[in-house]
Amino acid sequence: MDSFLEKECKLNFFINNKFIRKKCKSCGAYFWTLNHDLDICGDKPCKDFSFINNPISAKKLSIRDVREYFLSYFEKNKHSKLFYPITGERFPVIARWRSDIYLTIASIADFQPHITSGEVPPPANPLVISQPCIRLNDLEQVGVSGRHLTIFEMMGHHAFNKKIDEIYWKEDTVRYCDDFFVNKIGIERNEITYKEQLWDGGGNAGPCLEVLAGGLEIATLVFMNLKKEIGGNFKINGENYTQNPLNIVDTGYGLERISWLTNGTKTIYESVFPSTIKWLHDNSKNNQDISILYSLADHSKCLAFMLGDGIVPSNVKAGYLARLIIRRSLRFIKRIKLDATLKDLVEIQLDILKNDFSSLVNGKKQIFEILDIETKKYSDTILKGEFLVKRIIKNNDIIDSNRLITLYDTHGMPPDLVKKISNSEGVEIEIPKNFDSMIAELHSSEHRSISNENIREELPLTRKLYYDDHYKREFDAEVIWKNKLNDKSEVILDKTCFYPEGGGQSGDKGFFIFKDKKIEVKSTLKEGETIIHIIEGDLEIGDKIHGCIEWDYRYNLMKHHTGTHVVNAALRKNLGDHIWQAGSQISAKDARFDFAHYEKISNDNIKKIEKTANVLINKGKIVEKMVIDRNNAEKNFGFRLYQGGVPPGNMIRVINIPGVDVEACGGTHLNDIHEVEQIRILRSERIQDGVNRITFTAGKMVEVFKMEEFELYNNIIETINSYYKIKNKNNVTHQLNEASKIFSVPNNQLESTIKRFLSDYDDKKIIELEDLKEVCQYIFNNWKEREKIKEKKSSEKEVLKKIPHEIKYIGSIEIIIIKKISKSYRDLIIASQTTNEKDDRIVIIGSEKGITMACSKNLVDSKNFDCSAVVKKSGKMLGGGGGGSKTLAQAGGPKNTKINEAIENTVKITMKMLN
RNA sequence: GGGCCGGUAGAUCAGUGGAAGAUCGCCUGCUUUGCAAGCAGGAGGCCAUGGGUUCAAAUCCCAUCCGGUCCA
Repeated sequence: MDSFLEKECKLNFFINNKFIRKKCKSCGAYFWTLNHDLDICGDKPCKDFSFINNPISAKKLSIRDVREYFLSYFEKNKHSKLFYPITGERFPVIARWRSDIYLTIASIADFQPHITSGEVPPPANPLVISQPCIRLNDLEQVGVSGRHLTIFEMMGHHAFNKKIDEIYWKEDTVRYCDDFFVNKIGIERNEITYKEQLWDGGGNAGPCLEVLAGGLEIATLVFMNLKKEIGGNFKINGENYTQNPLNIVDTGYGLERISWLTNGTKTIYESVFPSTIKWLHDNSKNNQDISILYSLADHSKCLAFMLGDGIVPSNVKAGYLARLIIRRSLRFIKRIKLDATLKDLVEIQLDILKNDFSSLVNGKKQIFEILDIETKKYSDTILKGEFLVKRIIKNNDIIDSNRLITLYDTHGMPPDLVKKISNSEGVEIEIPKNFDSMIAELHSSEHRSISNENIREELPLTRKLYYDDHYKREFDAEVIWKNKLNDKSEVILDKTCFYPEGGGQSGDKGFFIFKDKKIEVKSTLKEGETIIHIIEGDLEIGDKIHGCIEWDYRYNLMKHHTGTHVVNAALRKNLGDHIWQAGSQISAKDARFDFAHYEKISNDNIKKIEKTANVLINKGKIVEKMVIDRNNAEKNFGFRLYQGGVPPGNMIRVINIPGVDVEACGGTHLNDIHEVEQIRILRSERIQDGVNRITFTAGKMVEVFKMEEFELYNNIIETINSYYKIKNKNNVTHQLNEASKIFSVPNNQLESTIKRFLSDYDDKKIIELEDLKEVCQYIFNNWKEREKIKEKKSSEKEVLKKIPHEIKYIGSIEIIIIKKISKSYRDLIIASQTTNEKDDRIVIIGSEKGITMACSKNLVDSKNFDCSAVVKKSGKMLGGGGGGSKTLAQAGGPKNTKINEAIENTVKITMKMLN
């Protein structure tokens, strides 16, 4: 390995400039230096920082200076800057173009996976970028270590070489690096060492040089030329690698670190956030713990980027990471008794950032709303948790580590807060030192196995005619593969118009015509690039068929799919640019669209969104369908393209409705949004915190839906017809929704619910009311009153006087027998009331349901009497069972004709027990 | 995407299979010219929805809806 690195890193640059290769006596790594006396590599922990209070450069540079120096230096040396709509010269901090990570963690992350794999050409070559990155893996170190940040800029000059020297490779990379640090930043060349290392990550690997100065790693120069592959002939860290099709220069220069080095402040934070730290210090009442001020300065900048780039806090995905930072910040704010809100703090950061990152402030209004909501939410959670902790203490329960874990994991209560609360209640508790790892342990076993789609190998490919013309509905084709299932078959054709289920759009139906016979196509699926038709019956390979898709069905799908893009646009127009698709399901009947948004959508907004969508549709706009290369698509339309996930490959399908919406999308679409006809939003719901769903219907289906709704309404009217009349039959949707709310049931349960509430209603008078809402309110109130009367009736204390009963005596013990009680009395209540009044009393009651019996408590004590035991036996006579407490028990069963017998028997057993 | 927890009076919550409760708030009366007052009485519940188990379900089981929380 050493020899491998030696060979890889022995550069002419080092030789010609009199660098020598030495071995670090501390860590054993090899490094290049001009300083012949140096025997340690210059990295932590082998060397301490030497630049603190003693900057090793000629001038002090702000982060803005460093960024400017870097970009202009490499631009001058023929590197191109990138430009994207919205974010400008950078990628967003949320990695929209990737499905394997949520946040942009390095400048090379911008070009993974498609460009690094060679599948997509680089957007420019060579190129230079300063990429804001977020890393949360060392969160606890931030503010504490003096050098960790959650948000930092990684500056990089990247070259992608098909042949080693196509652009440039190691020699030029190191030469640029040296020139930049020595001549631009002003670090003496003999202060810089280059440490040899192996780099691996994300399936790639290669040799690298760590650039060190003053004990600080200020850049890493990676020569990525290997990729992980089974049986590859390079072995690194136990993994096999082979040559990558590209030789990639992946450099990462730590912008903040370079600035720090030139300033020589005690920590990196003073170089990066000088004004914010001062402000925090001046505005907090408890500013002793300076590490908290550092953390807050960092976290608030991190939030400015996260929220400014459109992350919506949530309990899932990237949204959760935003919430994590928000909650940490809120805790810190409380700890230092800051005289301002998190919103104020983020506003300060936005003010600082707006000159260099102007897009961050576009959604200022939404950012502030989000922070208000999140602040409120967290204080609610903490308040609840506080209550919980106090109750545990009040109940004299012990708060052990299990309790602490539950409090944190299910109730969001951080353990230090639990400790604080219990201390103030006078209870000492201990937080286990390994608390964090205990939490990690709790979640470690949950990794689910990914459902491995067993793609059948070697299926023939299908030509997709629907992309030639989205409106094509008939075609001729030949069967090239078949698989017989029971009464159905799977069939693959050489070409087809049938769109397979995918991208949220349902698969087409229709039929084939073969030898004048009609064969039904039930559904269409996709496996890889192959389209499988599920047909009724059978066909043979070589059969030539004529295919027809069910046009009405498909046309509805197209209306709903294009409609979805319009609704997406309408949402963005009304709610803000943070609206981002989180999933969609398109059927012929309706469409579901899930998207990120931080609050429930009000009815007013729903109406506005529906209106916006319909205005767009009425105006009409051509729908451009294009297949273009990824770089052009991203350059022209930005990452907003990747609403429904990231498509593979270099050429991607783009659906552009100019000025309205543009998405990478593989569905079938209309030629003009005018054809959608109309959109009707059926409902909106919150499917997760931070994720909302809108269900809508389009085109003719709107009418169909209206009819269904009308039918439901009329059925309900018929149900209530003999009791109630309705005056106002307009706005059926509204009436149904309001009625559903009264009974808190979904619309489709409304009819049966109303029936249930009317079941024992027998007023003959017909009442006329305004609308269904009023009727339902009336029905509900009326039912409540009837329930109350029932209760009153049965709680009358003199009830025994009204009900026929007989009394038997055993000594002083009174046995009251009620053979049949009417429905309007409640046997249980009567039973308990009669026995509670007088000692030495037993009550046995027969009802429709069975037998209820009760006894005075003194009989349990003196005679060891047990109602439950008695009743169990009598229940068996009824074909059922019974039980209860010693003083109150019930029995019943299906054979209720035998009730009299059972009562007699119960009396007998009772008397026997008392003797 | 996964795990855990919850849905009971206007609010906060008790209630682990046998009469739906507490505290605060609300209403009425009394007491008191004392500030977050005292006493007495009262109103207010489809115990989220649907199904199942059981003689009997707020309570147990399943599904749905709604909310909270942690992790990737």
